[in-house]
Amino acid sequence: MNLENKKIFITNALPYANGPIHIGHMVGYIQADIWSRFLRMHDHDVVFVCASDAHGTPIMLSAEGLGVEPEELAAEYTRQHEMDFEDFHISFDNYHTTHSKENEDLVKEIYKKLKENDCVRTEIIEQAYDDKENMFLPDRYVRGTCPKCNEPDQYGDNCEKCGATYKPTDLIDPISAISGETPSLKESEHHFMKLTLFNDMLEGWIETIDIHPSVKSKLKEWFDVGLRDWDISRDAPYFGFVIPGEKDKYFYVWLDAPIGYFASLKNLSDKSELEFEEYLKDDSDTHMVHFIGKDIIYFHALFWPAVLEGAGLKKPDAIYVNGFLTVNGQKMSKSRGTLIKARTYLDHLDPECLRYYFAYKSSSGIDDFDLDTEDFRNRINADLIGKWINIASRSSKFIRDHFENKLSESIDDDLLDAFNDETGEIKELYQKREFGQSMRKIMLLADKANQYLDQEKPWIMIKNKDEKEDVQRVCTNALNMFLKLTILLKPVMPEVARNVESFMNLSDLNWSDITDAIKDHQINDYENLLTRIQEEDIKRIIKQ
RNA sequence: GGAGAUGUAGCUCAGCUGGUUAGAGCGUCGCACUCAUAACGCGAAGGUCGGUGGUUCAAGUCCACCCAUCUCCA
Repeated sequence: MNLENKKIFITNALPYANGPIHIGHMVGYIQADIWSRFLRMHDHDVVFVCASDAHGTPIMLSAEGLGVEPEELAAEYTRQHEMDFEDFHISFDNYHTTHSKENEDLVKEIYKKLKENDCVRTEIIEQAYDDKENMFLPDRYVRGTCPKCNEPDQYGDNCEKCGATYKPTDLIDPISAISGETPSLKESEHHFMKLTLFNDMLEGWIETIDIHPSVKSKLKEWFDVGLRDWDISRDAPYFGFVIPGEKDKYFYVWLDAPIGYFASLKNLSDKSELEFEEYLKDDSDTHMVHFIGKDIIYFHALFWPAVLEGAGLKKPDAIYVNGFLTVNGQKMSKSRGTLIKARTYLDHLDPECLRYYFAYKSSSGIDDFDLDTEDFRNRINADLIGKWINIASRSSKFIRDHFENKLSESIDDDLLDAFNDETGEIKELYQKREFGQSMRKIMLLADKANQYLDQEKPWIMIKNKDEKEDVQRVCTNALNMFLKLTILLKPVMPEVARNVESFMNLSDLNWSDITDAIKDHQINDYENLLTRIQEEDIKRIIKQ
């Protein structure tokens, strides 16, 4: 995959505006952000956007329950999410919402093209209906006993116990999760995207994009069964966009959600130099990348490219999928007390520590990974404070006390070049999103810097007047190594890196600065850059 | 039920297309140091690589089955 000279358009899955986000959500955002920052440090033209996913039945019902308008509810969560992302240093170029004029226009335009290209058909279907609430019930809102294994209290689409799939009406003693009444059946005309037309196109297209082999094999399951047409409409009452030419029918939230990527880009283009159309046209030379969780693979790798193809627009070039997060080996759940909200974490711990830990645990694959709180604490304290920060902390003192914060004129080029030689591989690993491997390599380099100081022993040299100059040189070497490590870690720890920049009296370090040695240079007093995590800090985020 | 993934030292994980005595970090235990946020350095202990069969001159690495955990099924 060659990204040279390409404009890169990066998106993250849109968080659903129906509740606060937790640290499991942050996995994908942090991965995408690290990658985006890494590319920007190489002067790539990157535009990284996200938005709030603001439509659908759950939001409508939550709002109803709270006695507010769905717009208000979604807007409130959108505001919260944006703050969470900002505080985790996610560097979105724009954050918008699917409940926007831009999105409505785009959805209608795309739908129009789909119709023109004969990609949409209608069909009368029979659906569970809640007579008390006067609404059709999504499968998830019908509960009853599984017709196959008799397990009670199952959802209307499939049984969690035996895995059987069925229609909500097949359930024994079905009830509406909203009113508790027995639902009836009612007919309604729905709009379907003719996915079946795209089966072959998609199967071939999958081979041309950057997507992990395990995701491909998952997709193959769907191809083997054959794609089914996709129901893209919902009956009123619904919170979403009305389908043109209809009055009580709306676009299904999953049709307008990915279009929200474009809406956010459009919104950004209206307030910047960015040329919106350039990113969308079929023959565009831009590079479009989606970061998503593995639960929404089929929306992004099947439905979405089919919609884009049908509308004559550019399809994604890469889909990067992340797994789920467990905490201390357990699935995050409110009842078990293992659900950690993003905000709860932020209230007690440094965001960049979590960014480092997630990076350390990340690969390009889709495997789940575990946040073991004890391991987290050890990892941060050992790697970041014990290894990396320690280099600055132990060498800057000599520079301050004996050389008035002035770095030496002479440095050991061979030593630093040997260090530089290792950075090429780290760059490759970053590019391939093998962040775990890059973090390991970086820490190996940090070990080397500490070993160097241990060999040179400036604390002994300083007692000998003849060797005073050597102390300045050794510590300057060490601080140069520290600086290189900081650049290598900057995509992961941008804020700490910024503080290092001001400590070392530098600014806007880019990847290319790695090869430049700093000498004969005035720095500032060292100040604490990062604090060790205490056992109590962990307890605080677990308890809440 | 169908499909997929994972299972390697106490913990978290590396181990590419099969090839000498299986690796790292943390933790533990020694030693050493005292510049550093009880940090850093050196060394040691610790694994029949989930199980059982099979293919092969050779398997953690391939195949089959089994067990456990997890995930997805519009």
